[in-house]
Amino acid sequence: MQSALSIPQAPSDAEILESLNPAQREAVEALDGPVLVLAGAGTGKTRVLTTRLAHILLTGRASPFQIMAVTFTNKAAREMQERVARLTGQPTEGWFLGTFHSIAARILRKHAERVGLKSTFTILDADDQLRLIKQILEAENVDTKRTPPRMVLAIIERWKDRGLPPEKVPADEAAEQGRFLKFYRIYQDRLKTLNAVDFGDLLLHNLTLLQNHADLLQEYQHRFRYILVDEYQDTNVAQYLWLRLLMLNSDGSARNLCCVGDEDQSIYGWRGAEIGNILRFERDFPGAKIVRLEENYRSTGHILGAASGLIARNSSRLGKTLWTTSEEGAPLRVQSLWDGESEARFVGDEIESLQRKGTGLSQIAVLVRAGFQTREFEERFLSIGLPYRVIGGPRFYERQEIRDAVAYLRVISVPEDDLAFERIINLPKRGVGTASLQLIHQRARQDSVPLTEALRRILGEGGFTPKLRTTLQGFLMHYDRWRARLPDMPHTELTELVLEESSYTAMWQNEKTPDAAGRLENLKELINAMAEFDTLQGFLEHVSLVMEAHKDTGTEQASLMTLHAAKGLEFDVVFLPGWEEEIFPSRRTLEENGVKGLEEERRLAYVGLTRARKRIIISHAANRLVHGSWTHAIPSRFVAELPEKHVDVQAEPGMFASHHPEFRPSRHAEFATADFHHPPRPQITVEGYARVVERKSEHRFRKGERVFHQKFGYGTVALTDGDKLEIEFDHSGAKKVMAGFVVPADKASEAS
DNA sequence: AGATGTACCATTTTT
DNA sequence: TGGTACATCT
Repeated sequence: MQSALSIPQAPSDAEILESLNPAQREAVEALDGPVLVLAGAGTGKTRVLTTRLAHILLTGRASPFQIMAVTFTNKAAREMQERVARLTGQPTEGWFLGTFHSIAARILRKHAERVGLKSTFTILDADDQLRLIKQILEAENVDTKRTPPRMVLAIIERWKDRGLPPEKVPADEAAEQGRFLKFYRIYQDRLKTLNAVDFGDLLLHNLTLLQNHADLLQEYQHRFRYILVDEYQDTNVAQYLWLRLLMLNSDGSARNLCCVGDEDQSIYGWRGAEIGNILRFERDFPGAKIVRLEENYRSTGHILGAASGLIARNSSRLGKTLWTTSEEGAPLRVQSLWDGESEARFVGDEIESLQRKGTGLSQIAVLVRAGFQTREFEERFLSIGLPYRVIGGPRFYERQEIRDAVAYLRVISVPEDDLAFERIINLPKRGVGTASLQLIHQRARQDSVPLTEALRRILGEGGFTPKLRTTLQGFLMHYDRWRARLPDMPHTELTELVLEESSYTAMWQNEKTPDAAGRLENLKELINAMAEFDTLQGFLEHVSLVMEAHKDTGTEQASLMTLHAAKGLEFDVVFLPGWEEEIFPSRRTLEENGVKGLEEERRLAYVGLTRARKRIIISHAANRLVHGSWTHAIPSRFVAELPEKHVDVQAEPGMFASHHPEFRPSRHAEFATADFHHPPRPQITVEGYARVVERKSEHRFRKGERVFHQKFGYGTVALTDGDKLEIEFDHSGAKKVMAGFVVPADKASEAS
């Protein structure tokens, strides 16, 4: 069958291989036995993986259905599918190319009954999981203040990530196990009765299938002759065990597993990714060949040098030496600023100036450590009218209106879907409160029937108050009609009908909030997306695994996102603001995970740096409004870790003005702002930073003392706590300030 | 059942 | 500071 797309003539095997560099070629051609491709940033690892897949097919070593190619995100899966289709000239439908979860789900559907599920099982998302756990905790009379559902969910997920029954958790977690094992068991029981699985279960059940059923293990070991894994450094233990089962023979020899990854880009440890998997590859898969891709095609020499110098400080790595033949480019610029506001202004101004010089906005990105940091930039960009987009907000499927609509469809297609029923029974408001819902729940438990049936029975016996009774009877009538239409009506039309008749659309139309219109748009978009599926079942099956919003606004926009969201992307110019201790590296990570955490943060810095093709502008602010109070911030240790020869440090005039003799800025630094052609360049070296950072005030301030601050002016000390002062400023109100940043009022002239 | 008030808290996030 | 989850009022 020809695909609708016109696919150019497939290039010959030789042609594909020719365009690769020697290392890439080696990785593509090493077809027998396990291979680990250690690929640095910007070395063309995805290219290698897809070419390898095409090579296997074109040399006739395996048919498409004997290959499994796994990625972590749907986006990566789609890209791989497109490339493979292009290289082989065949559409990839039905192939085992996809995310870990989508492939696991597909296999599980086939053998669901072996783990006590029906093949129509639903996949719960985080929202459903949380609601379920909350119900369980409440039923068990647990104080949800002290034991929040989120925490219980996090622990359950951690156990599942490890791919072991929770009974076997390490001894040092025994206390946790004692406290939560009970909830885990109830949760799993509930999932079973709901005929549902969570994301972790998709893999866990697959492990059970292969471990407990020799025939299936044999079947799949035989079936998958080649497995290719992208971003191997992000695999968790469950995924690792699954790959092992499929690719390790009973005699301990390993088959054709090819993993591509970069240990220096492992930034998902906090959600279960086990960097040890990639570090241990050689031991896990005997006879493994390691191929290093070290020629970088993305960045300039300075950028690569800075990134390499930084990451070299990590100890948990296999080590790669990236090199490039591209030019040196400009050194990294490190800019010190007074506060968050001036940082945002600085970034905005720089972007505008880049734009004037011809850099397209789509080639500029601002990467921050945490989501809340985007706000400052958004405000600034809005006020200067700079087009921007924030990447990584709530995704399409996670939006409230989409989840609501999907819940309607879920109950209609599967009346047993209690979670979906609960979501929509009072949406739009039908006057069903906690009390009425409780009543339905009670009846359902008592008769062991789903909530829809319980509702029907109560209504049949004349339950509920008269008013509620009428509305619910109306609802049930609609519901039965929708269900009756299910077989014959096209699912897109049915969806429109349901949204209309349930008054769900009317609910948003009557809402006057500014985003209501957007929500209605999204609902239309949902119906468009549904059109791509043949049946409602088909759509629902995929929705929890692959739904994404397609966002293609025609205008050029600068990108604003977290460092995590930036992985895999590249831009000409990258801004890295907020390089301050406590923010980046994040204080919490350091507190919770010590050196391991620090190394992951450093990898995050490395990911950020290696996103840039041509220029990097790092900045940090000395003062920041955090949670409503002013906090003093010192430059990130990562700034000092960048090799000096690759950076160019600049500070805002007056930045280090202080009564401390060592850091009194030279006069020209203070006054040079006026000189447009020779920007100020205070003589502060990177080493100098460390000392700036450690600078302490030699003056002990006292309550009631008059002080002067560079930005806030004169004030009176209200509270002292070691080096931290709370000052009541004459004009700017109360602020928390580090002692090093104020001087006694009588010395103010000397400092400024 | 819905509106209003208040205490509390505050990374990263895919599937 | 700003959002949210829960308690209390109407």
